[in-house]
Amino acid sequence: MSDPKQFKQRVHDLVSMVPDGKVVTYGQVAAMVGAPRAAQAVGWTAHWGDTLVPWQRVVNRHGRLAPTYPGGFLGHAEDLQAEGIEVRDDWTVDLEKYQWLPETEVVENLSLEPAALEWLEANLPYGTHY
DNA sequence: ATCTTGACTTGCC
DNA sequence: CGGCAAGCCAAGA
Repeated sequence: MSDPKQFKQRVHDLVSMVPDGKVVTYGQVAAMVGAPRAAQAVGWTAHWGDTLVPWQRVVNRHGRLAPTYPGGFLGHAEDLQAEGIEVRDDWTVDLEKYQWLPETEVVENLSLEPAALEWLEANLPYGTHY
């Protein structure tokens, strides 16, 4: 999965399949598109990417919102709250509660490389095993 | 093709 | 989870 041309497309598709009321982390998105270390690139893509994608469901490792989201933290918080997601005063959300843990078949359908699968198993330790 | 940027992450306190 | 230094990746200049 090292086709840079499809990177944006993959990120776009993946973020678009995140369910309402759920969030994912940049690292998770990166791993699910086959590039476990490209979290920052995902952020870049999010900022300059397609606005039709529900980027509000993407937060960083600590559940913190995006500083330069259109409308700032407030704008981001409003979009999340509109889906029923609770945002704390420090602009973070409860990952344990809202993070999207994709079903096994969804992950298998992505045809990920071993390294990416490894990352998922190590970082989504909520029981699921791919 | 090199240099800089940035909605980030991983170690190590 | 909190903070800091390094590391990584794609895009823009």
